[in-house]
Parts: sequence; structure tokens; C-alpha cells
Amino acid sequence: MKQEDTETIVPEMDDDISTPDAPDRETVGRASMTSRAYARLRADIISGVLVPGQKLKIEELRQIYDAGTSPIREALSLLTSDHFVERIDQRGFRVAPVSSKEFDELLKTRCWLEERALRESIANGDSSWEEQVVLAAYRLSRVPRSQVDDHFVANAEWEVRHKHFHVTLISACDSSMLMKFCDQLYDQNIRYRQLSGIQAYPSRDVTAEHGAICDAVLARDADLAAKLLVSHYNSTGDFLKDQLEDA
Amino acid sequence: MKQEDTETIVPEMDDDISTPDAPDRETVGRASMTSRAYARLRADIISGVLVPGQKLKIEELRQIYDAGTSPIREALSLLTSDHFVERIDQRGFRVAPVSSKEFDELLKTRCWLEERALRESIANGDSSWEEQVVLAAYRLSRVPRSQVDDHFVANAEWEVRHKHFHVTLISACDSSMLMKFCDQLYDQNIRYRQLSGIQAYPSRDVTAEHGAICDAVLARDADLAAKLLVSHYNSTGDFLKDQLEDA
DNA sequence: TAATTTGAAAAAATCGATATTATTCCCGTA
DNA sequence: TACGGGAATAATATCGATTTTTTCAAATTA
Repeated sequence: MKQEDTETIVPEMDDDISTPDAPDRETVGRASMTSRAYARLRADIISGVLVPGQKLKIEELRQIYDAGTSPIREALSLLTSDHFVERIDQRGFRVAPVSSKEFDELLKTRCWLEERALRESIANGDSSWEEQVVLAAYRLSRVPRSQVDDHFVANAEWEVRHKHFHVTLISACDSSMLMKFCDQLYDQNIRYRQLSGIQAYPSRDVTAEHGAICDAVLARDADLAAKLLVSHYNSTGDFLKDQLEDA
Repeated sequence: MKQEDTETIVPEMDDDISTPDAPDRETVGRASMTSRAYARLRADIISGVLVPGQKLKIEELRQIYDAGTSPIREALSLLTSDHFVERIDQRGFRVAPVSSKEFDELLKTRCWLEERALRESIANGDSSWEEQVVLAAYRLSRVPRSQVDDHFVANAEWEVRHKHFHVTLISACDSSMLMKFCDQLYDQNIRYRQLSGIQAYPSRDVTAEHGAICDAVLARDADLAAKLLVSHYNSTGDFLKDQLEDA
């Protein structure tokens, strides 16, 4: 296989905006206008500031995000493939709509992919991976899910650690593609969580569920771990579904 | 859940360029410059005209694809999320590199996802789906893989029908997301197939393999169908791997 | 009244020019 | 000779203006 190497480019750089993750890593500083706009738009769509189905007018966005036409359009193009934005030729962009049908699909697909990824991780993961799982679980357990006790106020740090725990679980699956897909679905799911306008807590003990998953993983009990993980997602999903139907 | 409906947009339009598929559907005619550039760039990357790792200079592409800066950059942005192009802030775009490691991952991940999708299809598919599978298999069997008998000359029609057969197999899995992922991986795989500079035929009878898969599907034998599908992919993969190593 | 046409306004798409950043290559120095 | 500084060059990123297309509503017609 021939490869053009007259052009000298640094070969490794897996942390740019093409990664569905880490949207706000270098949002300020030397990042390009496109990256900035991408990160901010993405955050605003996930958080629900930009409403599902909403038309995204270039001129409007230009003013809000303080950038020119090109960076805005490029950012929107990037978001299109992440399924956060829809593009229609000659008719511009809009925030991807949501539906309970799509949420069902999302939940289902996540379970399929994460189960496979988890089983592979359990089969392949070495002791360093085990340690990372333990550490991620511990760190997650050290912060409260809600900033206030009697009603729910999202805790950003919990969100970060929660995602990190789930990423770590499947990080030994040895397929960056599968991990990327899981990541995409995770972020889609967060969007639904935000949009549901979650007020009440889930009554069940989420921390205990994480602990149980962690134990099963360390025991290399793939069947149990997969079962726990899937039911973990499903109960969260059921809870969200109720919220979605109320609203 | 609130939804802004002051803006009137046609709600359904699932066939635009955001679909990783059908890149050249309306490539001519009223399609936008961006869509045209996207389709042509995509085709040229898959076919190997644009070499893996190659720097993609905007000015150059502008001339080749006869479009302005913005459409080219937008098209490249779309291609980055498809993993056909890499983007590095402030350093432009290049064709996504290939590696035998990545090919391994690709093959593995495809098997995981397609197996799941096929099992779901077999579980959920109705008689209309069965008929579509039969039809797709028949149509595939009616065209030769190579235009010439004694050496390999790619037959575009075979490619189209082959893809359609595989898409149809999993079309009853009831997850557009999973199908989209499979589609992405399929196209990535085609790229590797093209790049390997395939000359000789695989000696095995690919048509027979398709027939066997079809039979197992109609018999609703999920285990057998999955086994056949995975080994179908793996043998193609092994064959490609040899080609890759030779080159 | 319903359907169609027309035209003004709005928005998207596109372009070419400019500003910004990276790369290259030359030259002086250790 | 190897190294590092610093223009000169090349390429990217960005902007605002222009062109094209769509949208909306009023006017016309059957």
C-alpha cells in the first residue's frame, strides 16, 4: 500500500475536535473559531438552551457566538454527523429533533453496544485496567449526584466522573471505533436527560449499582457485569421515559 | 418536553447528505456545492484517488472540484465525522491514514455490530422483510462480481447490490442508529478493499456464502446465520489482510 | 372558495479578499 | 558541522459582500 509521505504532518493527534468527547478542552486560548463555536453549540444543544427542532439561522448564530459565517457553518457541519444538528440542502440547519421513539432506540442501542464493549473489556483487560476501574468508581463515589440534598441540582463534577467511570469500564475493549460509538450515544443520552427537565431523584441507589458493576468486573464475571450494566441503563431509561411523557 | 414549532420546516427528510450512504444520489442538478464536493471527495477517498495521509490543501481542492473555499471546507468537515478525513486545528485537513491495526479493529467491530443487528432482525423481521432479503439475494446473484472472467475488474452493479443485500439483512433490527454505524463501517471497509489493490479473486464461492446466509435467515436460525455472517466477513478480511501485507 | 401565480423579503450558499498562523529555508554563530 | 534565530513563503482560517434560493403573503384567476 502506497502512502504519500512527501507531506510532513505530525502523525498523531487524536484529541482534536473530531473526537466526539472533550468539547471544551481548549475552548479558549488558541483554539480556532470553528472549534470554539463547535464546543459552544454542542454544549447549548445538550443542555437544551437550543431547543430540539429549532431553526439555526446563520446570521443569528454569528452574533450569539461571535464568529463569521464560515466557522459557524463548519461547526454545524461537524455537529451534523454527531446527530445533534440536521442539515437540509439549501434550507439550512436545525437542532436535531427528539422523540420518545428515538429515545427507545437510543437506550436499546446503547445497551447492545456497551454490553459487547464491556464483555470484551472483561476478556482483554489487564491489571492496569482493573486499577483504573477501581479508581474511577471510587472517585465517582466521592461526589454527590446532586448539589442539594432534598431536590435535584445537577453536579457538574459528578457528571464528569460518571462519564469517566463508564468510559473506563469499556476502555479495554480494544476497539476505538466501538468506544467512539458508545461515546456518541452517551452524549445523546445526556441530552435526553437534560431535556427531560429532571426534577426529582431516581429513588434507587445509583452509587450501589456502580459498586455492584465494579465488583462484577473485578470478579471477571462477564454475564453478571453485563446484566447489571444493562439494567442500570434500563432503569435510568425507564425513569427518563416517565419524565418525557409527563412533559 | 417543549418543542419550538413557530418555525415551519418539513419534518421528514432522512435522505440528505448527513446520511453516510448514497453520496451521489443527486450529485448533479440542484444539489449544493457542498453536497457535490462532499460526494466527490468521499468517492475519491474510498476509491483511493486521494491517498491515505495525503494533505488536502484547500486551494488545490478548490480547483479540482471547482468550488469556493466554504463548500470545500464544509465538505471536509462532514467527512471528518465519517472518519474519512482528519482535521487538525490550524493545520488543515488530510485524508485519514490507514493501518493494518485499524483494519483489524474495523473487521472486529463490524462483526460485533452486524451480528447484533442480524440477530435483532431475525427476531423482529416480518414476512415483508423476508421477501426483501430473498429479493436482494436473488438480485445479487444475477450479476457477476467481476466484469471479466479470468481476472478481476470491479463491477459497480455488483457493489451496489452487495451492499443492498447486507443492508437488507439487518434492516429489521429496529435501530436506525445501529444501522448507521454498520453503514459507516461498511464504507470504511470498502475503502480498505479498494486500497488493497485487489487483483486476484478470492477463491471461495462468495455467492454460495450469501445463499447460505439467506437460507439461515429464512429458517430463522439466528445462531447459524450469525456464524455464517461473521465468518463471511472474516474470510474476506483475511484475504484483504494478505493483500495489505504484500503491498 | 380554493388553487395558483407573483413579487418582496428573508435566509442560505457561495465567493474572493484579507488576516492569521504554520512551514521552510537561509544565514550567522558556536 | 550542527544548531538556532528569523525572515520569506505557503497555507489555513476568517470575514463581509454578493448571488442564489426559499419563504411568505398578497393578488389573481378559475
